[in-house]
Amino acid sequence: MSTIEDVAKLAGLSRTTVSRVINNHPYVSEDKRKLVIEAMNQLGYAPNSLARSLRSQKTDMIALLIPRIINPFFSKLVESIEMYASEHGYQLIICQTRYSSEKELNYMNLLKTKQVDGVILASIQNDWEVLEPFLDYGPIVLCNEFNERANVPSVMLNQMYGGYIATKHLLEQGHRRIAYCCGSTRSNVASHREIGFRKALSEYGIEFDEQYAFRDALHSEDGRRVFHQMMSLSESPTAVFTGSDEVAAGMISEAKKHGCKVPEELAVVGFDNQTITELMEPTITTVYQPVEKMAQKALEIMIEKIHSRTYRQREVYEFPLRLIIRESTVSNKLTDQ
Amino acid sequence: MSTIEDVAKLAGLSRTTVSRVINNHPYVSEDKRKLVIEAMNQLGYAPNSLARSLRSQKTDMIALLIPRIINPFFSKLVESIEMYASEHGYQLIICQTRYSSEKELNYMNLLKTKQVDGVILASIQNDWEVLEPFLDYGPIVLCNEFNERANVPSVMLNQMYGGYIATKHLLEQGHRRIAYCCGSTRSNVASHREIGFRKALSEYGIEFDEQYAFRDALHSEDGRRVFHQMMSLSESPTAVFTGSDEVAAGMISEAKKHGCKVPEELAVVGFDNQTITELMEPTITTVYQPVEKMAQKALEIMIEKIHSRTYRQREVYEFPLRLIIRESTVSNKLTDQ
DNA sequence: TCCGTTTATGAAAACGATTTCATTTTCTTG
DNA sequence: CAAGAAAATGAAATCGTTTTCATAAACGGA
Repeated sequence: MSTIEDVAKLAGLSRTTVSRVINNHPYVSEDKRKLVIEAMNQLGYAPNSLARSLRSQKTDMIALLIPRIINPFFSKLVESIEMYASEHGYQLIICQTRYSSEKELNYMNLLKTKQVDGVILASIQNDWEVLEPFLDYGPIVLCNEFNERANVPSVMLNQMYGGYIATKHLLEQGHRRIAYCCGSTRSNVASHREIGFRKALSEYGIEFDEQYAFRDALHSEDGRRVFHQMMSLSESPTAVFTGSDEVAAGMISEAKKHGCKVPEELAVVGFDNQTITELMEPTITTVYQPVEKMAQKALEIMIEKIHSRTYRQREVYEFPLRLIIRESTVSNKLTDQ
Repeated sequence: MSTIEDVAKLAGLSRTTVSRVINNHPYVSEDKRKLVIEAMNQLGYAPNSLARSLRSQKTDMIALLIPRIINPFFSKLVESIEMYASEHGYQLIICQTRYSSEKELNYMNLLKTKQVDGVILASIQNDWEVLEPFLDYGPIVLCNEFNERANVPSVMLNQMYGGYIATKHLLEQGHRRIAYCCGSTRSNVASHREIGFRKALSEYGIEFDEQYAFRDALHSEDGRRVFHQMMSLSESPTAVFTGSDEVAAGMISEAKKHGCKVPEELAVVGFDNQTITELMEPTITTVYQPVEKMAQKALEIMIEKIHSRTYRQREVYEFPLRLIIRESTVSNKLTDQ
């Protein structure tokens, strides 16, 4: 492998001049520039980015922590962030915590060991007090997550509003016994949705009924299970708000299998606007999340922080969600969009 | 930020000794070791991995090139590779080529600039002659892709067999007019499936009919479109082999919308065994791909190549696919699995 | 006690770039 | 044409490690 020294020798110049050519610095004459470029081509030279990074104290790498990439919401997020990162000359390191706090901590060390310029947290497993000290080593940006005590930028979606509009829609359709079916309580995402859910109910003078609450539903099989749990209640709900399209789809599939008509006997709202919402029959009413916008903003903030070098600033950027009404909540099959 | 020098000073020792402690080298006395560890803790010291990498000529990073991560097949692949990589102390850099040969080339430079120890190609956009020279800088492993002229290890699934068993299944159900509906012709994956498809047909003495071939179907909307194209033929097919569950789902959804019964009037086979195959009605017959196994093997080979430093060895590892029969090809609703 | 190992430690070179500083050459301008 | 500014170039320091080599101390066996 050839080094800058080899290029310099071949061109009959110094390392400094070669470096100037590489970095487009001024004050290098046209003829020497040509000499250098020719030498580089001849040797197939490419600058060693480790050496560059070591000297310039930046890696142009960003770590992105997510629970699991197989979740379509997160793959969409990764796709978007990677795109914008690449556009701005950054590489993305994928870190799957799989909901483990130790793995999270392990990945946070990428910041401490200077392997990345910053960390985007799209999942938080540790208490903030544990994560805070890492700010000594570089910026942290929260994306799609939120923490009361975190003194860093957060880019997020208004999940409360999402829970609110979805529930309000069900209420407007005349439903009064509405079940709540979301994922892991640990995440702030779910808890914010629940607040919105409760807010809508209370506006209609309805009390939140704990027997209608299911807080451990993540996948389609969970949807199937919860369907049966709901139906075995003395007064089963007539509508259900779910935290994911997959759960909604599982629930609808199971309902149909057991002769329960959707939406007539059970109205279902999903979350995410995944492909499956338009493939199921009935098509699924859902909440659209502007993931690209959030991703873009998160990266923009991250780059700004990397340059400004002030990491301990609390800022909150929130994007609104949008309800997409389809067949799973409205009997009139004409309604779509 | 503290350096090894700071630790050495605080402990009253030399950099060398501190380095020995960090790397668990022999020949350092117990009391000095303790001194060093205490100094490291006191300073919150973490070794700078750029400096380490520069010196030791390895980064413990691997680049993974894929077209788009949002495709469930690839997110599954990324999830698996990331897991095994992490277990072996490697970080994964995600590179989305978006089917662009320039982007691919750009990402290949990660190898040339020493930012990664190796590249796993799960997508090939350039001719092999263009990629070959990068072998001067590190190992390349093909994963789920294949190239006749590539003198590197390939870990792949037996796509030909996949196309074969799926088509044979349709033939066994009595179908004779079978459509072929796959994605981009550029990829070897699709072309191998076509070979298997043709082989099954010829075993039944049937000629491949070009009017039944659709080679640009990737997403559910494509499935919908192809459904109409098929139905507008004078003799429309009674069964169709598709290259993805999403396409199959789109096709089934559209068929149902237009009163075409699946599987009675149109039998459909998908590919991938995604979640959606069990959520649709009818559930979708599909081909299961052992992605985890392939991922694990690819990483194992990559690590071996990184250490052995012999990159130009052609080796092929192939994993078998498995047909999962569900309702979309068999009228008897009892059949599942 | 002597000598060859084994154990323990540090000084300095190396990894491959960028940046600072010094020096030389060329250009302006009065 | 003299002198100050601008342009062009290179030597050497620097980034933070690991590794090589040298040296010293402790050990073990005859």
